[in-house]
Amino acid sequence: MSEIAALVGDRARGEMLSALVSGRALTAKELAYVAKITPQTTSEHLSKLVDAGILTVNTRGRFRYFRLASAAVSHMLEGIMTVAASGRVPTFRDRTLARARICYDHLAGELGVAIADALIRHGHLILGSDGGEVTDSGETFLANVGIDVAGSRLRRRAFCRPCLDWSERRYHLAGAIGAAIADRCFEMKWVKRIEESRALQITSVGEKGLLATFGIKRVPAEQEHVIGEK
Amino acid sequence: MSEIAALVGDRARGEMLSALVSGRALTAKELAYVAKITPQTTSEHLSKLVDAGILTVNTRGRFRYFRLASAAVSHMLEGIMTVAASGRVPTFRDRTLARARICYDHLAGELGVAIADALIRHGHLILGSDGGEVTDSGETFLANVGIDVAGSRLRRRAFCRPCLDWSERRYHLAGAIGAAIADRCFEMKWVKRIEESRALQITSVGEKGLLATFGIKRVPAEQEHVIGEK
DNA sequence: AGGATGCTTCGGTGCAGACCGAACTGTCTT
DNA sequence: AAGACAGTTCGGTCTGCACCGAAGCATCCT
Repeated sequence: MSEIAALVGDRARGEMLSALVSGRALTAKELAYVAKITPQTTSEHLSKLVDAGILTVNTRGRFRYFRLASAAVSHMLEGIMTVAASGRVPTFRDRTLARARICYDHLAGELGVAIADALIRHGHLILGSDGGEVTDSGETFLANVGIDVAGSRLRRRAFCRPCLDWSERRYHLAGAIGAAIADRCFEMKWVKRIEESRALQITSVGEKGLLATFGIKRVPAEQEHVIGEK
Repeated sequence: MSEIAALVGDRARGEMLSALVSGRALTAKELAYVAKITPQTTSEHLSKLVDAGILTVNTRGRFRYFRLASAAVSHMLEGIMTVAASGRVPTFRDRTLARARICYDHLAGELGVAIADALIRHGHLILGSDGGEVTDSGETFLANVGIDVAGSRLRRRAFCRPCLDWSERRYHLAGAIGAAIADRCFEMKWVKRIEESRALQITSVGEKGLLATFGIKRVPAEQEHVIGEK
Protein backbone atom coordinates (compact mmCIF):
# COMPACT_ATOMS: atom_id res chain seq x y z
CA MET A 1 0.00 0.00 0.00
CA SER A 2 2.70 2.46 0.96
CA GLU A 3 4.31 2.00 -2.44
CA ILE A 4 1.23 3.30 -4.19
CA ALA A 5 0.82 6.14 -1.70
CA ALA A 6 4.47 7.07 -2.11
CA LEU A 7 3.96 7.41 -5.84
CA VAL A 8 1.12 9.86 -5.25
CA GLY A 9 3.10 11.42 -2.44
CA ASP A 10 5.60 13.19 -4.61
CA ARG A 11 4.83 16.82 -5.34
CA ALA A 12 5.42 16.62 -9.07
CA ARG A 13 3.54 13.35 -9.52
CA GLY A 14 0.71 14.69 -7.41
CA GLU A 15 0.31 17.67 -9.71
CA MET A 16 0.24 15.41 -12.73
CA LEU A 17 -2.34 13.11 -11.22
CA SER A 18 -4.50 16.04 -10.17
CA ALA A 19 -4.46 17.24 -13.75
CA LEU A 20 -5.47 13.79 -14.94
CA VAL A 21 -8.48 13.52 -12.61
CA SER A 22 -10.18 15.65 -15.22
CA GLY A 23 -10.39 12.40 -17.16
CA ARG A 24 -8.44 13.81 -20.06
CA ALA A 25 -5.47 12.14 -21.65
CA LEU A 26 -2.44 14.40 -21.57
CA THR A 27 0.91 14.16 -23.25
CA ALA A 28 4.19 13.87 -21.38
CA LYS A 29 5.07 17.43 -22.27
CA GLU A 30 1.80 18.82 -20.97
CA LEU A 31 2.31 16.92 -17.76
CA ALA A 32 5.84 18.27 -17.50
CA TYR A 33 4.34 21.74 -17.74
CA VAL A 34 1.77 21.26 -14.99
CA ALA A 35 4.39 19.65 -12.74
CA LYS A 36 6.90 22.40 -13.50
CA ILE A 37 9.76 20.01 -14.16
CA THR A 38 11.85 19.08 -17.18
CA PRO A 39 10.73 16.44 -19.68
CA GLN A 40 13.48 14.07 -18.55
CA THR A 41 12.27 13.99 -14.99
CA THR A 42 8.69 13.77 -16.14
CA SER A 43 9.51 10.73 -18.18
CA GLU A 44 10.89 8.97 -15.13
CA HIS A 45 7.81 9.78 -13.10
CA LEU A 46 5.46 8.64 -15.79
CA SER A 47 7.14 5.32 -16.32
CA LYS A 48 6.89 4.65 -12.60
CA LEU A 49 3.20 5.51 -12.58
CA VAL A 50 2.55 3.28 -15.57
CA ASP A 51 4.52 0.41 -14.07
CA ALA A 52 2.44 0.68 -10.92
CA GLY A 53 -0.78 0.49 -12.89
CA ILE A 54 -1.87 3.99 -11.95
CA LEU A 55 -1.68 5.34 -15.48
CA THR A 56 -2.04 3.87 -18.93
CA VAL A 57 -0.32 5.11 -22.05
CA ASN A 58 -1.57 5.47 -25.56
CA THR A 59 1.05 6.17 -28.15
CA ARG A 60 -0.03 8.22 -31.15
CA GLY A 61 2.85 8.83 -33.43
CA ARG A 62 5.47 10.68 -31.47
CA PHE A 63 2.98 11.70 -28.81
CA ARG A 64 2.25 9.62 -25.78
CA TYR A 65 -1.06 10.22 -24.08
CA PHE A 66 -1.34 9.36 -20.42
CA ARG A 67 -4.58 8.89 -18.50
CA LEU A 68 -5.72 7.39 -15.23
CA ALA A 69 -5.77 3.63 -15.51
CA SER A 70 -9.14 3.05 -13.87
CA ALA A 71 -12.03 4.51 -11.92
CA ALA A 72 -10.46 2.96 -8.84
CA VAL A 73 -7.48 5.25 -9.25
CA SER A 74 -9.72 8.27 -9.62
CA HIS A 75 -11.62 7.18 -6.56
CA MET A 76 -8.42 6.81 -4.58
CA LEU A 77 -7.29 10.28 -5.56
CA GLU A 78 -10.58 11.84 -4.52
CA GLY A 79 -10.26 10.01 -1.23
CA ILE A 80 -6.85 11.50 -0.63
CA MET A 81 -8.07 14.95 -1.61
CA THR A 82 -10.90 14.62 0.88
CA VAL A 83 -8.49 14.11 3.72
CA ALA A 84 -6.15 16.77 2.39
CA ALA A 85 -8.97 19.30 2.22
CA SER A 86 -10.43 18.65 5.65
CA GLY A 87 -9.14 21.10 8.18
CA ARG A 88 -7.91 23.39 5.48
CA VAL A 89 -9.50 26.76 4.88
CA PRO A 90 -11.33 26.44 1.58
CA THR A 91 -9.78 28.55 -1.12
CA PHE A 92 -11.58 30.14 -4.01
CA ARG A 93 -10.35 27.28 -6.13
CA ASP A 94 -11.86 24.79 -3.69
CA ARG A 95 -15.20 26.53 -3.93
CA THR A 96 -15.11 26.51 -7.70
CA LEU A 97 -14.41 22.80 -7.71
CA ALA A 98 -17.10 22.16 -5.11
CA ARG A 99 -19.65 23.77 -7.39
CA ALA A 100 -19.13 21.58 -10.41
CA ARG A 101 -16.32 19.43 -11.58
CA ILE A 102 -15.40 16.42 -13.63
CA CYS A 103 -14.47 13.34 -11.65
CA TYR A 104 -12.72 10.99 -14.06
CA ASP A 105 -15.56 10.79 -16.54
CA HIS A 106 -18.70 11.96 -14.79
CA LEU A 107 -20.03 15.07 -13.10
CA ALA A 108 -19.35 15.68 -9.44
CA GLY A 109 -19.72 18.46 -6.93
CA GLU A 110 -23.00 20.19 -6.23
CA LEU A 111 -24.03 19.91 -9.85
CA GLY A 112 -23.45 16.16 -10.00
CA VAL A 113 -25.46 15.61 -6.85
CA ALA A 114 -28.28 17.89 -8.01
CA ILE A 115 -28.69 16.01 -11.26
CA ALA A 116 -28.76 12.63 -9.53
CA ASP A 117 -31.28 14.00 -7.03
CA ALA A 118 -33.50 15.36 -9.76
CA LEU A 119 -33.54 12.07 -11.64
CA ILE A 120 -34.50 10.20 -8.51
CA ARG A 121 -37.11 12.73 -7.45
CA HIS A 122 -38.88 12.41 -10.76
CA GLY A 123 -38.73 8.64 -10.71
CA HIS A 124 -36.29 8.38 -13.56
CA LEU A 125 -33.73 6.56 -11.54
CA ILE A 126 -33.92 4.05 -8.74
CA LEU A 127 -30.99 3.41 -6.50
CA GLY A 128 -30.65 0.15 -4.65
CA SER A 129 -28.00 -1.46 -2.59
CA ASP A 130 -25.92 -2.39 -5.57
CA GLY A 131 -25.98 0.60 -7.84
CA GLY A 132 -29.27 1.42 -9.44
CA GLU A 133 -31.40 1.30 -12.52
CA VAL A 134 -32.88 3.72 -14.97
CA THR A 135 -36.66 3.38 -15.08
CA ASP A 136 -38.87 3.34 -18.18
CA SER A 137 -39.74 6.96 -17.62
CA GLY A 138 -36.06 7.66 -17.14
CA GLU A 139 -35.25 6.07 -20.45
CA THR A 140 -37.77 8.28 -22.21
CA PHE A 141 -36.63 11.30 -20.29
CA LEU A 142 -32.97 10.79 -21.07
CA ALA A 143 -33.77 10.11 -24.71
CA ASN A 144 -35.36 13.55 -24.86
CA VAL A 145 -32.21 15.02 -23.45
CA GLY A 146 -30.29 13.25 -26.17
CA ILE A 147 -29.00 10.23 -24.30
CA ASP A 148 -29.96 6.91 -25.79
CA VAL A 149 -30.03 4.54 -22.85
CA ALA A 150 -31.85 1.87 -24.82
CA GLY A 151 -29.23 2.11 -27.53
CA SER A 152 -26.18 0.00 -27.98
CA ARG A 153 -23.52 1.07 -25.53
CA LEU A 154 -25.42 1.90 -22.40
CA ARG A 155 -26.98 -0.64 -20.14
CA ARG A 156 -29.83 0.47 -17.92
CA ARG A 157 -27.92 -0.61 -14.91
CA ALA A 158 -26.66 2.57 -13.30
CA PHE A 159 -23.66 2.82 -11.17
CA CYS A 160 -23.95 5.38 -8.49
CA ARG A 161 -21.62 6.04 -5.73
CA PRO A 162 -21.17 8.62 -3.08
CA CYS A 163 -18.19 10.71 -3.92
CA LEU A 164 -17.65 10.85 -0.22
CA ASP A 165 -15.39 13.67 -0.98
CA TRP A 166 -14.45 17.04 0.29
CA SER A 167 -17.35 18.96 -1.14
CA GLU A 168 -20.45 16.80 -1.08
CA ARG A 169 -21.04 13.76 0.99
CA ARG A 170 -23.83 12.56 -1.20
CA TYR A 171 -24.37 10.30 -4.16
CA HIS A 172 -23.92 11.27 -7.71
CA LEU A 173 -24.13 9.28 -10.87
CA ALA A 174 -21.00 7.56 -12.09
CA GLY A 175 -20.38 4.73 -14.50
CA ALA A 176 -21.47 4.57 -18.12
CA ILE A 177 -24.69 6.52 -17.61
CA GLY A 178 -22.95 9.16 -15.54
CA ALA A 179 -20.34 9.51 -18.23
CA ALA A 180 -23.00 9.78 -20.93
CA ILE A 181 -24.78 12.54 -19.04
CA ALA A 182 -21.52 14.41 -18.59
CA ASP A 183 -20.70 14.04 -22.28
CA ARG A 184 -24.11 15.35 -23.26
CA CYS A 185 -23.73 18.36 -20.97
CA PHE A 186 -20.50 19.20 -22.76
CA GLU A 187 -22.09 18.64 -26.16
CA MET A 188 -24.90 21.02 -25.36
CA LYS A 189 -22.40 23.49 -23.98
CA TRP A 190 -24.16 23.53 -20.63
CA VAL A 191 -20.80 23.34 -18.94
CA LYS A 192 -17.30 24.10 -20.01
CA ARG A 193 -13.94 23.47 -18.47
CA ILE A 194 -12.26 26.18 -16.48
CA GLU A 195 -8.60 26.60 -17.34
CA GLU A 196 -6.89 23.27 -17.58
CA SER A 197 -8.37 22.03 -14.33
CA ARG A 198 -11.23 19.68 -13.67
CA ALA A 199 -13.43 22.52 -12.49
CA LEU A 200 -16.44 23.30 -14.62
CA GLN A 201 -18.28 26.48 -15.31
CA ILE A 202 -22.01 26.35 -15.87
CA THR A 203 -22.76 28.47 -18.91
CA SER A 204 -25.79 30.73 -19.19
CA VAL A 205 -27.24 28.26 -21.67
CA GLY A 206 -26.51 25.59 -19.10
CA GLU A 207 -28.35 27.41 -16.35
CA LYS A 208 -31.44 27.65 -18.47
CA GLY A 209 -31.12 24.07 -19.63
CA LEU A 210 -30.56 22.67 -16.17
CA LEU A 211 -33.53 24.56 -14.81
CA ALA A 212 -35.79 23.52 -17.66
CA THR A 213 -34.64 19.92 -17.78
CA PHE A 214 -33.91 19.00 -14.20
CA GLY A 215 -35.43 21.88 -12.28
CA ILE A 216 -32.01 22.78 -10.91
CA LYS A 217 -31.76 26.33 -9.74
CA ARG A 218 -28.54 28.23 -9.62
CA VAL A 219 -26.71 27.29 -6.47
CA PRO A 220 -26.16 30.39 -4.39
CA ALA A 221 -22.47 31.17 -4.43
CA GLU A 222 -22.36 32.24 -0.80
CA GLN A 223 -23.49 28.84 0.43
CA GLU A 224 -21.31 27.57 3.20
CA HIS A 225 -18.72 25.06 2.26
CA VAL A 226 -19.03 21.82 4.17
CA ILE A 227 -15.81 20.12 5.00
CA GLY A 228 -14.74 17.09 6.92
CA GLU A 229 -16.72 14.62 8.94
CA LYS A 230 -19.89 15.32 10.82
CA MET B 1 -2.73 16.36 -1.67
CA SER B 2 0.76 14.98 -2.18
CA GLU B 3 1.61 15.87 1.41
CA ILE B 4 -1.08 13.56 2.72
CA ALA B 5 -0.14 10.82 0.28
CA ALA B 6 3.52 11.17 1.23
CA LEU B 7 2.61 10.58 4.85
CA VAL B 8 0.88 7.34 3.93
CA GLY B 9 3.65 6.60 1.48
CA ASP B 10 6.27 5.73 4.05
CA ARG B 11 6.68 2.03 4.74
CA ALA B 12 6.61 2.34 8.52
CA ARG B 13 3.70 4.77 8.61
CA GLY B 14 1.83 2.60 6.13
CA GLU B 15 2.13 -0.37 8.45
CA MET B 16 0.86 1.66 11.37
CA LEU B 17 -2.10 2.97 9.44
CA SER B 18 -2.96 -0.49 8.18
CA ALA B 19 -3.04 -1.69 11.74
CA LEU B 20 -5.33 1.19 12.68
CA VAL B 21 -7.88 0.49 9.94
CA SER B 22 -9.13 -2.15 12.36
CA GLY B 23 -10.70 0.81 14.15
CA ARG B 24 -8.85 0.07 17.33
CA ALA B 25 -6.85 2.59 19.26
CA LEU B 26 -3.26 1.49 19.69
CA THR B 27 -0.44 2.82 21.82
CA ALA B 28 2.77 4.23 20.44
CA LYS B 29 4.65 1.16 21.54
CA GLU B 30 2.28 -1.22 19.83
CA LEU B 31 2.58 0.82 16.67
CA ALA B 32 6.35 0.74 16.95
CA TYR B 33 6.10 -3.03 17.08
CA VAL B 34 3.95 -3.38 13.97
CA ALA B 35 6.15 -0.93 12.07
CA LYS B 36 9.31 -2.69 13.26
CA ILE B 37 11.06 0.51 14.26
CA THR B 38 12.28 2.04 17.52
CA PRO B 39 9.99 4.09 19.77
CA GLN B 40 11.90 7.28 18.97
CA THR B 41 11.25 7.02 15.28
CA THR B 42 7.68 5.98 15.90
CA SER B 43 7.12 9.09 17.94
CA GLU B 44 8.26 11.28 15.08
CA HIS B 45 5.97 9.51 12.64
CA LEU B 46 2.99 9.72 14.95
CA SER B 47 3.35 13.41 15.61
CA LYS B 48 3.44 14.02 11.88
CA LEU B 49 0.29 11.97 11.36
CA VAL B 50 -1.50 13.77 14.17
CA ASP B 51 -0.43 17.18 12.88
CA ALA B 52 -1.81 16.29 9.47
CA GLY B 53 -5.16 15.34 10.95
CA ILE B 54 -4.85 11.70 9.97
CA LEU B 55 -4.72 10.42 13.53
CA THR B 56 -6.06 11.59 16.85
CA VAL B 57 -4.51 10.93 20.22
CA ASN B 58 -6.07 10.09 23.51
CA THR B 59 -3.77 10.26 26.50
CA ARG B 60 -4.52 7.86 29.35
CA GLY B 61 -1.94 8.23 32.04
CA ARG B 62 1.39 7.44 30.56
CA PHE B 63 -0.19 5.71 27.56
CA ARG B 64 -1.14 7.50 24.40
CA TYR B 65 -3.75 5.85 22.26
CA PHE B 66 -3.78 6.63 18.57
CA ARG B 67 -6.67 6.03 16.20
CA LEU B 68 -7.76 7.12 12.76
CA ALA B 69 -9.13 10.64 12.92
CA SER B 70 -12.22 10.08 10.79
CA ALA B 71 -14.12 7.78 8.49
CA ALA B 72 -12.74 9.84 5.64
CA VAL B 73 -9.24 8.68 6.54
CA SER B 74 -10.37 5.08 6.67
CA HIS B 75 -12.06 5.53 3.35
CA MET B 76 -8.93 7.01 1.84
CA LEU B 77 -6.84 4.10 3.04
CA GLU B 78 -9.24 1.54 1.59
CA GLY B 79 -9.09 3.44 -1.68
CA ILE B 80 -5.32 3.22 -1.73
CA MET B 81 -5.43 -0.47 -0.85
CA THR B 82 -7.81 -1.05 -3.73
CA VAL B 83 -5.33 0.31 -6.21
CA ALA B 84 -2.45 -1.45 -4.50
CA ALA B 85 -4.26 -4.78 -4.65
CA SER B 86 -5.33 -4.59 -8.28
CA GLY B 87 -2.97 -6.47 -10.49
CA ARG B 88 -1.48 -8.29 -7.56
CA VAL B 89 -1.94 -12.02 -7.08
CA PRO B 90 -4.25 -12.41 -4.08
CA THR B 91 -2.52 -13.94 -1.10
CA PHE B 92 -4.11 -16.10 1.54
CA ARG B 93 -4.20 -13.04 3.73
CA ASP B 94 -6.07 -11.13 1.03
CA ARG B 95 -8.64 -13.88 0.84
CA THR B 96 -9.14 -13.88 4.60
CA LEU B 97 -9.70 -10.15 4.57
CA ALA B 98 -12.03 -10.39 1.60
CA ARG B 99 -14.23 -12.77 3.55
CA ALA B 100 -14.92 -10.58 6.53
CA ARG B 101 -13.15 -7.63 8.01
CA ILE B 102 -13.57 -4.53 10.05
CA CYS B 103 -13.44 -1.29 8.13
CA TYR B 104 -12.92 1.47 10.69
CA ASP B 105 -16.03 0.70 12.72
CA HIS B 106 -18.30 -1.40 10.58
CA LEU B 107 -18.28 -4.76 8.83
CA ALA B 108 -16.90 -5.05 5.32
CA GLY B 109 -15.96 -7.78 2.90
CA GLU B 110 -18.37 -10.47 1.79
CA LEU B 111 -19.96 -10.59 5.22
CA GLY B 112 -20.67 -6.86 5.31
CA VAL B 113 -22.25 -6.96 1.88
CA ALA B 114 -24.30 -10.06 2.70
CA ILE B 115 -25.78 -8.44 5.82
CA ALA B 116 -26.69 -5.25 3.95
CA ASP B 117 -28.22 -7.34 1.17
CA ALA B 118 -30.26 -9.40 3.61
CA LEU B 119 -31.65 -6.31 5.33
CA ILE B 120 -32.70 -4.81 2.03
CA ARG B 121 -34.15 -8.07 0.70
CA HIS B 122 -36.40 -8.38 3.72
CA GLY B 123 -37.49 -4.77 3.52
CA HIS B 124 -35.71 -3.75 6.69
CA LEU B 125 -33.62 -1.18 4.98
CA ILE B 126 -34.19 1.17 2.08
CA LEU B 127 -31.36 2.78 0.26
CA GLY B 128 -31.83 6.00 -1.60
CA SER B 129 -29.62 8.48 -3.28
CA ASP B 130 -28.40 9.95 -0.06
CA GLY B 131 -27.76 7.01 2.19
CA GLY B 132 -30.81 5.16 3.36
CA GLU B 133 -33.31 4.55 6.08
CA VAL B 134 -34.26 1.75 8.40
CA THR B 135 -37.93 0.83 7.92
CA ASP B 136 -40.45 0.12 10.68
CA SER B 137 -39.99 -3.59 10.15
CA GLY B 138 -36.26 -3.03 10.24
CA GLU B 139 -36.52 -1.29 13.56
CA THR B 140 -38.42 -4.23 15.03
CA PHE B 141 -36.08 -6.68 13.40
CA LEU B 142 -32.93 -5.01 14.67
CA ALA B 143 -34.47 -4.66 18.13
CA ASN B 144 -34.85 -8.43 18.20
CA VAL B 145 -31.20 -8.78 17.30
CA GLY B 146 -30.38 -6.50 20.18
CA ILE B 147 -29.90 -3.19 18.43
CA ASP B 148 -32.10 -0.38 19.62
CA VAL B 149 -32.49 1.85 16.62
CA ALA B 150 -35.38 3.75 18.18
CA GLY B 151 -33.24 4.41 21.22
CA SER B 152 -31.25 7.45 21.95
CA ARG B 153 -27.98 7.25 20.08
CA LEU B 154 -28.99 5.87 16.73
CA ARG B 155 -30.91 7.76 14.15
CA ARG B 156 -32.88 5.79 11.61
CA ARG B 157 -31.02 7.45 8.85
CA ALA B 158 -28.57 4.89 7.57
CA PHE B 159 -25.35 5.67 5.91
CA CYS B 160 -24.39 3.19 3.31
CA ARG B 161 -21.59 3.36 0.93
CA PRO B 162 -19.95 1.09 -1.52
CA CYS B 163 -16.61 0.11 -0.19
CA LEU B 164 -15.51 0.22 -3.76
CA ASP B 165 -12.60 -1.74 -2.57
CA TRP B 166 -10.45 -4.60 -3.57
CA SER B 167 -12.74 -7.37 -2.46
CA GLU B 168 -16.34 -6.34 -3.03
CA ARG B 169 -17.57 -3.63 -5.28
CA ARG B 170 -20.92 -3.46 -3.57
CA TYR B 171 -22.60 -1.56 -0.82
CA HIS B 172 -22.36 -2.36 2.78
CA LEU B 173 -23.66 -0.60 5.79
CA ALA B 174 -21.47 2.05 7.39
CA GLY B 175 -22.18 4.91 9.76
CA ALA B 176 -23.79 4.66 13.17
CA ILE B 177 -26.08 1.77 12.28
CA GLY B 178 -23.29 -0.13 10.58
CA ALA B 179 -21.13 0.37 13.64
CA ALA B 180 -23.94 -0.79 15.94
CA ILE B 181 -24.42 -3.96 13.93
CA ALA B 182 -20.70 -4.65 14.01
CA ASP B 183 -20.60 -4.08 17.77
CA ARG B 184 -23.49 -6.43 18.29
CA CYS B 185 -21.82 -9.13 16.22
CA PHE B 186 -18.80 -8.89 18.47
CA GLU B 187 -20.97 -8.92 21.60
CA MET B 188 -22.70 -12.08 20.50
CA LYS B 189 -19.35 -13.59 19.57
CA TRP B 190 -20.49 -14.17 16.02
CA VAL B 191 -17.19 -12.88 14.81
CA LYS B 192 -13.80 -12.47 16.39
CA ARG B 193 -10.64 -10.75 15.33
CA ILE B 194 -7.89 -12.73 13.69
CA GLU B 195 -4.46 -11.95 15.09
CA GLU B 196 -3.98 -8.24 15.42
CA SER B 197 -5.28 -7.51 11.97
CA ARG B 198 -8.63 -6.23 10.82
CA ALA B 199 -9.57 -9.62 9.44
CA LEU B 200 -12.45 -11.37 11.16
CA GLN B 201 -13.25 -14.98 11.71
CA ILE B 202 -16.86 -16.09 11.73
CA THR B 203 -17.32 -18.38 14.70
CA SER B 204 -19.45 -21.50 14.62
CA VAL B 205 -21.97 -19.66 16.79
CA GLY B 206 -21.79 -16.88 14.24
CA GLU B 207 -22.49 -19.17 11.32
CA LYS B 208 -25.63 -20.43 13.00
CA GLY B 209 -26.68 -16.95 14.05
CA LEU B 210 -26.08 -15.40 10.66
CA LEU B 211 -28.04 -18.16 8.96
CA ALA B 212 -30.92 -17.94 11.42
CA THR B 213 -31.05 -14.16 11.56
CA PHE B 214 -30.12 -13.01 8.10
CA GLY B 215 -30.30 -16.20 6.10
CA ILE B 216 -26.64 -15.94 5.27
CA LYS B 217 -25.06 -19.19 4.27
CA ARG B 218 -21.42 -19.93 4.67
CA VAL B 219 -19.52 -18.43 1.79
CA PRO B 220 -17.66 -21.17 -0.03
CA ALA B 221 -13.97 -20.71 0.58
CA GLU B 222 -12.92 -21.67 -2.92
CA GLN B 223 -14.91 -18.86 -4.50
CA GLU B 224 -12.90 -16.93 -7.02
CA HIS B 225 -11.46 -13.68 -5.86
CA VAL B 226 -12.56 -10.72 -7.96
CA ILE B 227 -10.03 -8.01 -8.40
CA GLY B 228 -9.79 -4.81 -10.32
CA GLU B 229 -12.21 -2.94 -12.48
CA LYS B 230 -15.01 -4.17 -14.69
C1' DA C 1 17.85 14.50 -46.58
C1' DG C 2 17.85 17.62 -42.83
C1' DG C 3 15.85 19.72 -39.16
C1' DA C 4 12.26 20.20 -35.63
C1' DT C 5 9.74 17.99 -32.06
C1' DG C 6 8.33 14.54 -28.39
C1' DC C 7 10.15 11.49 -25.45
C1' DT C 8 13.62 8.43 -23.17
C1' DT C 9 18.15 6.84 -21.17
C1' DC C 10 22.33 7.73 -18.65
C1' DG C 11 25.36 9.82 -15.29
C1' DG C 12 26.08 12.80 -11.59
C1' DT C 13 24.51 16.10 -7.83
C1' DG C 14 22.17 17.45 -3.81
C1' DC C 15 18.75 17.37 -0.39
C1' DA C 16 14.98 15.59 2.36
C1' DG C 17 13.80 12.60 5.69
C1' DA C 18 13.89 7.94 7.94
C1' DC C 19 16.46 5.98 11.33
C1' DC C 20 18.95 5.21 15.72
C1' DG C 21 21.60 6.19 20.34
C1' DA C 22 21.59 8.95 24.20
C1' DA C 23 19.45 11.67 27.29
C1' DC C 24 15.11 13.69 29.21
C1' DT C 25 10.03 14.17 30.99
C1' DG C 26 6.13 12.34 32.94
C1' DT C 27 3.33 8.51 35.12
C1' DC C 28 2.66 4.41 37.66
C1' DT C 29 4.24 0.95 41.08
C1' DT C 30 6.07 -0.72 45.51
C1' DA D 1 12.13 7.50 47.33
C1' DA D 2 13.64 4.46 43.82
C1' DG D 3 12.90 1.99 39.92
C1' DA D 4 10.22 0.61 35.88
C1' DC D 5 7.93 1.96 31.94
C1' DA D 6 5.71 4.99 28.08
C1' DG D 7 6.84 8.40 25.34
C1' DT D 8 9.55 12.53 23.53
C1' DT D 9 13.50 15.52 22.08
C1' DC D 10 18.01 16.17 20.17
C1' DG D 11 22.01 15.35 17.36
C1' DG D 12 24.12 12.92 13.81
C1' DT D 13 24.34 9.40 10.00
C1' DC D 14 23.15 7.58 5.73
C1' DT D 15 20.38 6.28 2.03
C1' DG D 16 16.87 6.94 -1.44
C1' DC D 17 15.36 9.55 -4.98
C1' DA D 18 13.94 13.82 -7.35
C1' DC D 19 16.21 16.61 -10.38
C1' DC D 20 18.86 18.28 -14.36
C1' DG D 21 22.34 18.34 -18.49
C1' DA D 22 23.80 15.83 -22.23
C1' DA D 23 23.07 12.57 -25.50
C1' DG D 24 20.22 9.25 -28.08
C1' DC D 25 16.02 7.48 -30.44
C1' DA D 26 11.83 7.80 -32.71
C1' DT D 27 8.34 10.44 -35.59
C1' DC D 28 6.75 14.20 -38.30
C1' DC D 29 7.40 18.06 -41.56
C1' DT D 30 9.14 20.26 -45.85
